[in-house]
Amino acid sequence: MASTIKQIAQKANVSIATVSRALSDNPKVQEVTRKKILKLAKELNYNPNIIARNFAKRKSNMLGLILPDISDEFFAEIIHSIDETAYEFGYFTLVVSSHKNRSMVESINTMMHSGLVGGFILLTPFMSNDIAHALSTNTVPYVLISGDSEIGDYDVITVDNYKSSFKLVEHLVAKGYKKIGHIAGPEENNDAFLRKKGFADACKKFKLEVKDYWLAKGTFTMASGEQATLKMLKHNDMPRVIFAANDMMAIGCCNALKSKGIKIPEEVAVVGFDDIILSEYSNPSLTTIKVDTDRIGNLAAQRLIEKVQKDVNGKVKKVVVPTELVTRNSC
Amino acid sequence: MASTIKQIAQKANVSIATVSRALSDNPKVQEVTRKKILKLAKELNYNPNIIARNFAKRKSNMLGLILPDISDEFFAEIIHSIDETAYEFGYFTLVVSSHKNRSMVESINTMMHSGLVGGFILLTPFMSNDIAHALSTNTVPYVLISGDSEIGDYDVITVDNYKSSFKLVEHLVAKGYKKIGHIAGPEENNDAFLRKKGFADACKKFKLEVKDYWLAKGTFTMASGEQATLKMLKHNDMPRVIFAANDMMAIGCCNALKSKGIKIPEEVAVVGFDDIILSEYSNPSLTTIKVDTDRIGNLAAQRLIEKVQKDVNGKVKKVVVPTELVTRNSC
DNA sequence: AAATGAAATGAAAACGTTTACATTGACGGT
DNA sequence: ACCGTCAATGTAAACGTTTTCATTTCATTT
Repeated sequence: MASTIKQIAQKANVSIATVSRALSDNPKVQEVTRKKILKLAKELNYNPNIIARNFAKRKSNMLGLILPDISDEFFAEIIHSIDETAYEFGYFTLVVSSHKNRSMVESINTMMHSGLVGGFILLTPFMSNDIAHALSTNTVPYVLISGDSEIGDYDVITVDNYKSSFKLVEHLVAKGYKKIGHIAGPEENNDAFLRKKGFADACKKFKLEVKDYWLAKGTFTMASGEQATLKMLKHNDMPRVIFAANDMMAIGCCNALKSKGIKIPEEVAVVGFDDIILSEYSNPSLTTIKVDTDRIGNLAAQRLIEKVQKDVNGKVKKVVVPTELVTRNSC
Repeated sequence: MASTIKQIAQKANVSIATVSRALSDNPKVQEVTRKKILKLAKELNYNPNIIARNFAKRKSNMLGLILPDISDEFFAEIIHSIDETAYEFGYFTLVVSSHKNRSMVESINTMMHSGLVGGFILLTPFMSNDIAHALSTNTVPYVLISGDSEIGDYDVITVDNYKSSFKLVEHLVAKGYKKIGHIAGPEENNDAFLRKKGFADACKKFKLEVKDYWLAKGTFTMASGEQATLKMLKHNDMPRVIFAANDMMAIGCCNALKSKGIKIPEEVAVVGFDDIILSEYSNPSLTTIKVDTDRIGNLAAQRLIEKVQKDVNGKVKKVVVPTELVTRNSC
């Protein structure tokens, strides 16, 4: 069944070198012999052995994708878009999830040293010393998808967390809101950090007073958004609008408010970040920031392939992907 | 940087065969030489070249995963769980998404003939002639994740659509509902088909009358659920409860009902299927069927690895994963 | 007719590892 | 002392492809 170039060579009465050349569109082979070989290849149902090819070429046509130990809709889209671009350029996508048995550092080391992949994309919400150290080996090229483009001297594709957050506050101010609260995400999370900073800087710019109890900490989960809001409610002095650092917490926030009979957005408005599917259909539908996941995946893959193929000059490239404000009924 | 067994062999004054044996825990090597080699390997920062190894062994430690051209939360979980099991057994996961440029059949052919993977998992909502034909090559082992275990003589992991659907109706009957409508999914979709069949058979068993206009067709999207419901409403004779073949349509259904001022569940109740994240937080929260995605992924990977490693006897194995009824406020 | 050069092809090495088979040396039984 | 056995190690082939370098062929120029 599985035929090799050797068999084709025999049947065609040429050397394997010629077959190899004919099949790889090498111009140094006569049209007539190429035709003959191609015909035979089809007849013999030839399929190149990709492992052998990668081995011989001493390079891999696979790209690694290292995922953190969580799984949400975001990743499904990222994987899809990365694989789409990878395919376009003749690469396969090797997905490596982190989980209880495999740390991100272990994954990085595997990608760096196994020869399995030509390069990899690391999707990480934060940058630790461990990770930075593992990356410093620099054996194969890589690209980061992360919340902050300034985490170091890396090629990174990132959502424009800071500016989006800033603009969201501007939007709120434009709508007349003056008392704004914020539920932040996990401290070590880059996205969370920049969203908070964008919020804080915008408040400063507009000289908005932000009571300290309007600033809450969450963990990006719905439950944490709910808790943070309940805690805020105890002070009997609510902000006029709450900006949650992601939609999940925003929805938790809404739940808490509704449970106390507080009308959204009439009494307290709520806005989120991410534009997850849920946001459109939660009650009330969420005003939020839409992230172009597809574009992030495409860009990351493109950049990685660029690095894998040409020996790109040392300079790293940082791409900040803009977002879109989606206004709905929660504000 | 990247050292080879050859270099280790040189330094250790042994042959490369011995090094290879020592590194692969072959018992035919003296404890003392093994120690020496392992030490040197560490010193030289040796990492096996996995491509070379796969090539030499004439087998791959990669598993393919073919995904359809959609991306929802379901896939992120499936990928995660498959990769977890794969890792446990020393395999990598090669994800291949279908999209505008790459059909599922093309993906199957690649997996079958490239030598890249030792086997693959095909995640498909339906079985076409094209797909069946591509699978018939049977070059490497594969496992299906699909809605129907009886689509053919395949190893398949499947959700218990039929029984779950049947039980859901039983549950409704037990709660006193007698007039039940159904919004079905796409006709060619196996999950949709079996859910509809489970519904129909249960209705028959309980001798429930089902008006033909209580039977609607949808496409698994929220919008289609909404439309189907609006159409149903025109007859001015609504069922007491609507069973939508998935949660997305169920939510669309709720939206339609709410838009007409119909109270859920007091006037018309709604139930769904899947237990997507949204369901818990939609308004009202949805009664639905929870699918154990992790288990499906684990089982599929386990079975595939079994087939890849031992030459499993011809008999195919079909696993039907049970579900769980989740009762919430929509019914 | 000889020389030159280009185009097409072939021969063989190389990639890093595994593995079948061969070799060595030590030991125990006769 | 000889033979056989066994454990440890070595030798070399093999995997399928690419690629460098050498060779052949043939047309063109002198």
